[in-house]
Amino acid sequence: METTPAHLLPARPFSNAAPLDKRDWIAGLQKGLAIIETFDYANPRLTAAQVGSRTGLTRTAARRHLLTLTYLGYVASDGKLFWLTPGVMRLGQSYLESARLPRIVQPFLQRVTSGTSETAFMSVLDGGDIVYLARNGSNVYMNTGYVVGARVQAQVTSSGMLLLALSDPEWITHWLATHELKPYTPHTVTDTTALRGDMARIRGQRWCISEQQLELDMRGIAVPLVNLHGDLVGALNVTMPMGKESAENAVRRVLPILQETARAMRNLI
Amino acid sequence: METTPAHLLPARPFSNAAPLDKRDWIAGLQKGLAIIETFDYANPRLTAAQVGSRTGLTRTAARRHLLTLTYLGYVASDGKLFWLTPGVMRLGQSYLESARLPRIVQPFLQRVTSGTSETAFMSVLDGGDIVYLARNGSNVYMNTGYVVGARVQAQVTSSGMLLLALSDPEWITHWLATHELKPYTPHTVTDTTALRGDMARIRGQRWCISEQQLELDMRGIAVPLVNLHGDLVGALNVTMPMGKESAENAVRRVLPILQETARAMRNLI
DNA sequence: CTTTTTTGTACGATAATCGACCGTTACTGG
DNA sequence: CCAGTAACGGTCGATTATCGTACAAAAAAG
Repeated sequence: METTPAHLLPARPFSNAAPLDKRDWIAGLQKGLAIIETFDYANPRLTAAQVGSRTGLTRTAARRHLLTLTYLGYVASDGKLFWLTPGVMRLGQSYLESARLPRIVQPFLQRVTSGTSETAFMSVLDGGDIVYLARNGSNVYMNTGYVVGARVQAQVTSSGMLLLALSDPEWITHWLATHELKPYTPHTVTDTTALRGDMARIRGQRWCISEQQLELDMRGIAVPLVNLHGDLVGALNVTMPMGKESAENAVRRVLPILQETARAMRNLI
Repeated sequence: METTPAHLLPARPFSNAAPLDKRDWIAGLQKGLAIIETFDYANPRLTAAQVGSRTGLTRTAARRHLLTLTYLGYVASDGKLFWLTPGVMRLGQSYLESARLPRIVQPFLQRVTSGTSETAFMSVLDGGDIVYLARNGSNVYMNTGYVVGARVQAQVTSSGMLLLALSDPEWITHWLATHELKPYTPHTVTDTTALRGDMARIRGQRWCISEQQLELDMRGIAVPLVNLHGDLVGALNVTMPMGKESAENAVRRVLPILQETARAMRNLI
């Protein structure tokens, strides 16, 4: 019997970890986390049966996990429908509190913001997504979804393309082979070969500009964050409306500031 | 045998849920979530044994749960130490995506921000803490920790005091009895009787001003968010440096805007 | 009101989880 | 430098926590 249906596993196509010994596998934990992640925009409130069918669990198993989550305060229920509570945000906060990077970058982002008058972000790659860990700047131009913790497919952001380009080539190949390149705008690059070419160039110059890949009329410019050992720990970027400014001009204006800030951070990260 | 040591349970003193039937209790899930929450600022990287002693598990049990979390991408490890990855932020994002409130308030926060020139927040109460679900405004004056998802003890914020004051009286009594009132500043109210008096007044006027309770020279003003059924769903507030402006002036300037915005939101929440 | 679907609960079967144990590795103090 | 100590990863039989089927009750549909 298959105890762990494949479709139940959170998508983590780049996990190079060896398949875990059954003895070291806590099934209930994996199922519960899958249940938390099964709630989304289209499915904010679900019955136990719906959760079961979405996660590959039986109705009774889903119900037991949901009741446990409810007792712990991560889920609420009217007895029939279940939904997530703000309590689940404690989990993400544990990361933000414990990780070094999100706590120390804020003053550097402020430096970028005041030097460029654009919104600045720090992000890392996680399973093919860009995760924003810190942000500084105005809310005016930006679609409001890009708060700390937000995720976007890597290839449609400047930081994401940069971090992909600087990743292990074998990994990139695997990633390209397994990911659907969704066209967010008419300008989104969805051709694998074109993407590979872009990456090669980006890897050479060690910075990245990305225009209208995720949103129309928006441009991002990113540089890598490297520590003193040379480890790539994340990316620093600004996002701006394209307006009438040329790409060349924007690069000339913000790239030096990004690079200088990244250099200043080197011995702190 | 005690299968679930009390100190392992996440602090959730207001859980009025009946103790769960053992048959509906998934131990592994509860333990894994406790492990995620055991990482914090002071303990960003832990060995399996340390995780065990902090959560009340044996070293081997903690290790099994950590290996499961590692395989799922929520935790990383060098073979000895374990630490959280940005992957845990997917859990909190599930809430932000699935919940209605955080998605619709942004334009209303912008209205508050442009009307008052102060930073605006929307927050809810969760287990005695205020959780910020949306934010709009400048990063200049604010301590940078108050991003979406951040938590603060309720009684030291304007939103928190307001939501406490409008809560069930019995619940308040229980909360006061079980919570340590930490003095964040020399002005923080730590006396239960004084706090009760404040709450009574706040309950009557249905708005709250809070000064220098969490940070020196900072002031917050909050109003409740109520839907058409009269249910209290959260709070709207602004935070500002006190500067030279009197409390009376600040209230006169921002309270009408907060109240009008809350009223405009009533039929959408 | 009857039929159909969905839900809560019970319980025996089973495999998931446990922790004592062992061999190994990393410190540490003399 | 090395012996002593502490902490580590991993194994395995025992145990019990978890599973899913079955059934009754409740809700929804007709």
